[in-house]
Amino acid sequence: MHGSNPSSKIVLRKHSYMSKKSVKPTEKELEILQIVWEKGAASVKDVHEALGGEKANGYTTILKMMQIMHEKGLVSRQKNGKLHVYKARQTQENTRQQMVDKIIDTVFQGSAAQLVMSALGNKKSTKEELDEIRRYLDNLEGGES
Amino acid sequence: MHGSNPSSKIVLRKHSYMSKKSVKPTEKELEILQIVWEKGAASVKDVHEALGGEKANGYTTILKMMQIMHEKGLVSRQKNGKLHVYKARQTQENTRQQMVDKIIDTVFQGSAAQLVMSALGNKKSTKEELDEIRRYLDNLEGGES
DNA sequence: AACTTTCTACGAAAATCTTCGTATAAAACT
DNA sequence: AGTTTTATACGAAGATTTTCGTAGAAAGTT
Repeated sequence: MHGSNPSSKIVLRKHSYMSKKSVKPTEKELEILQIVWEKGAASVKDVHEALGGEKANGYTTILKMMQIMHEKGLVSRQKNGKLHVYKARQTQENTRQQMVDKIIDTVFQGSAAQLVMSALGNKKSTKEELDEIRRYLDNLEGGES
Repeated sequence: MHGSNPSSKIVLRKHSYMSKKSVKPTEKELEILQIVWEKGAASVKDVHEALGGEKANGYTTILKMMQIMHEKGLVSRQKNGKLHVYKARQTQENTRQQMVDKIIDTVFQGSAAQLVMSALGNKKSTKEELDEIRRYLDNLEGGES
């Protein structure tokens, strides 16, 4: 913690990037990841431009973020001449899954159904989408234990 | 920004808690809100205990957080003797909606259907839940424009 | 009344996240 | 070769979040 009190509680720090997997991207990191996923691979410049160029973020801001993301293991990096090309280390699907699981646990008391209904509640989905969901449900119930 | 350079870009700060509504709770604030929602109203002590007591968080940590949440307008407060009783100022439903909208926009490219399928993909839902969703879908398609 | 327990207020350290300025190096151009 | 352009590295300021220590008021105990 922060005091220098030697008798402080001993705390096993949660989520100490231990053994297991996937670091959770922050808000901004997620914006960057979106671009990288879209493009498959991207340089800092690509991302910077895709996010709206200099009027939106300084170039070195994006650069720094991507360097940090690399340190955190969110992206891999490959040098091409002096250029660095970044790739996401987790798929978009995985990250989505992760985020959905998290939100289900933390704000929907573990009920995916609740989340689903909340999601359909306002965001006007097209009939096509609703049908797709229906089919998806059919499939789910089909191959069940 | 941070330099004292007078020729810095002028930036209209995004999301400056302007006019409109609802402040977005942070991660920890959300944990606290869960408890407050569950209980309808709660003291710092209630929340502290519900979150696992002193081994999980210092009492004053929770206290401080709740004071801040009060400043931010996330919770209201009522004095009962020397005790403060807190209530959430937004319903759980509203907050859920907000978060779902956000995640749909930022990680599901605006497609609620995608989120739904991701949500159903892993979290094993019971047949009852799936049926409920089905009914929900029927209703949706029924009363449509 | 003195002591202990229960609570709130305040301030600030630590941790994390965001944003850049400055320094360099390599490549491209003249 | 000298200059400009394009990129990365580094360090650090600013902003926000999280975590507590310390102080002190109020209520409950002995």
